[in-house]
Amino acid sequence: MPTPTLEDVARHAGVSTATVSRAINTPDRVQEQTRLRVEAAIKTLSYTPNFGGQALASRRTNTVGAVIPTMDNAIFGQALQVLEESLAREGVTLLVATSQYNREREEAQVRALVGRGVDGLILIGAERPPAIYDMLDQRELPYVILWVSSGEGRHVTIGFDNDAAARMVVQRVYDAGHRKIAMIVGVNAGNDRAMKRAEGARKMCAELGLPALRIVESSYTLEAGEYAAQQILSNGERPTAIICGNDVLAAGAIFAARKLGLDVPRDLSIVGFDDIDLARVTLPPLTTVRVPHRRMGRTAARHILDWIRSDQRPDSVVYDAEWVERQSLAPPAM
Amino acid sequence: MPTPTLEDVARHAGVSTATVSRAINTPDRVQEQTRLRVEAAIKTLSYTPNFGGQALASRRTNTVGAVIPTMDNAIFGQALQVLEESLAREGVTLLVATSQYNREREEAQVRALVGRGVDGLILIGAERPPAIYDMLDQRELPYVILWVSSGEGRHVTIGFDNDAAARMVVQRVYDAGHRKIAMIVGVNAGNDRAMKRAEGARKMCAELGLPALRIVESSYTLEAGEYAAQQILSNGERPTAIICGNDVLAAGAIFAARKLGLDVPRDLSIVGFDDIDLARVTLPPLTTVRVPHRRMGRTAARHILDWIRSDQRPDSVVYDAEWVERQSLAPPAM
DNA sequence: TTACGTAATGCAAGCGCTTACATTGCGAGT
DNA sequence: ACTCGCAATGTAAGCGCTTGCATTACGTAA
Repeated sequence: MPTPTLEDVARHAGVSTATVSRAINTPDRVQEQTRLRVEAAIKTLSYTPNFGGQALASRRTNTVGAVIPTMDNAIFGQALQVLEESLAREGVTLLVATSQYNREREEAQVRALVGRGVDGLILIGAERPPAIYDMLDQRELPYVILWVSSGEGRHVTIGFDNDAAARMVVQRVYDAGHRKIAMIVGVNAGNDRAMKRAEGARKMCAELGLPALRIVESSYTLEAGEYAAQQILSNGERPTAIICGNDVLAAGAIFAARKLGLDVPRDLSIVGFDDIDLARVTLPPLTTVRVPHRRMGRTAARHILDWIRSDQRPDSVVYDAEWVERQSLAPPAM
Repeated sequence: MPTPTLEDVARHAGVSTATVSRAINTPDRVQEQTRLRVEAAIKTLSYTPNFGGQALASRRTNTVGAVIPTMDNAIFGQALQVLEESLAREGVTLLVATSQYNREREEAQVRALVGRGVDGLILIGAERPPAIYDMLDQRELPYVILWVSSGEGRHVTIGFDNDAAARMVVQRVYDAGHRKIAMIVGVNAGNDRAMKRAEGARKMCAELGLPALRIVESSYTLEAGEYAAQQILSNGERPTAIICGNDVLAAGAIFAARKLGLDVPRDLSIVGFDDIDLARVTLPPLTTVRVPHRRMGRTAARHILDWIRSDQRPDSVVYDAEWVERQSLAPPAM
């Protein structure tokens, strides 16, 4: 038996396709009795509307797309989860695509989502080829950018200031007494959040009169963080504190320290970034920076819906990244 | 300027829409020169094919859908990530929807994905209303079920035996010398994995001649796990070991123990399930069961594609859940 | 009774695309 | 020179749905 169509339902219920369509979409515009007949037919045929046809005819999809770097990191998962729930509550479906931190892939995914007719788009980070923004603007497609704070006026952003957050971290580490500091950050290419964090830390070090900050780039796994930390601790002058671009890297760094017989934080301080669940359970618990991912998710949902429905571009919002003191940062041993 | 259509491109390139379509989909069926003209037109107009139109006309979508409980747990994220990568390599897009462990929501999501014309479907767990399976069968829509090992012959499953895994855990805990055991599991309703784990553990306890296993249901957060453990440890006879339905709950249990001044594993053993990153970084590192989530993701991709392309239903596969010994399980203090 | 307004429904166009079939153009074979 | 075959392209139907407009049915007012 082939997939039933509106027409099958109509025939079954003894009405026209128009009536079936109305029974589904605007039930109060058909008679109670008719509606019931239609519903019965739908049930017996186990009919499901064909989205393509619907989208084509109505020119709306009630769908919002999101392109994130990866689902393999809790931080995006949690933001998305909230986003999805908030959208679902308004009858809007979320389409998720991942870019794997790869520029071309991201562009392709954005195009794919646009082709799928999403009514709005959620993106992470502002740095991407202008051609993409041009395309979105040309179609007047609402989009909001998460995780960064400045859209240079051109974009609606919902996030926090990565640069300032990184500076704060350096300041705190400095205040704790550290002068020999190193940093591990995620791969910078196509990741403006990681870049800003590195930049902010670097500049802050300079302003504080510290020697040039040693920064190691690393991919995003625990193992990679462990390896990067091991490099830092084994070669050259050993720092008394390592600042990490995210919590997973920090957990890896803790491992590396432990393997080298270093006590954290007595022999080495380690600071994370994100405050995911994992940060609370490490030994010692991670001192880190809390990223407002759930709030970003929720606000993103509200803003994109507002924009879609009212056709009025909403304002950007900047949240604070909050310092979370736990036990992986302490004054350096003398 | 409205969204450009195939026709706009055709006009721009001075050819028919058919030729443009061919230039895009079967480039070798048009002349080099024509193809270049078309490509140029596409670029200038920044044309993106309309998915609805495409799907409607070609009756294929090159899309696979997945419905998972939540993105808020690393374990699903990782499986999905691998799934997505494997599918993308074959030019297939993954559509992800979440059910939030809710039956009705899951059914709605499956229908939505079917309506979107997915060529195949990935589901987690086998327990759902038969009507859904009937619908899928009626449309001859390929689907594979992850995370469980028995589709009762009706389904293609790719997973492991939750029941057996739970029995193994009990056996190991028993072998370590524990006789007073409690268990924390995720909410059972609509979650056959959690249920099987609870069941398996319960029966194994019985077989070993242990008193009835005390089982506490909990939602899926660290805090909930902490709370559940606290209940177990404060009321009634205190167990010497707590088996947890997943690692997040186990991490919460460790917290609860610590708050009560109990040393893990000296005063209390705790065992997790899943082996996510978090399991390695807790204090002490979690003894747990490794779930082959990446392998499930990869195999799911291969199987569903095979099924779609060859129209032949693939075989189920059962992986082993592997015991991972770390430091949260030890013999009970005498 | 007749006319009229309104609610319920039907009719049919068309959304953007693919594809079976028709047409065209051109070189090769006779 | 003419036919044939094939490659390149065009023509047009139709995928499943929504929706503006037309039609019908029916209750109410005059």
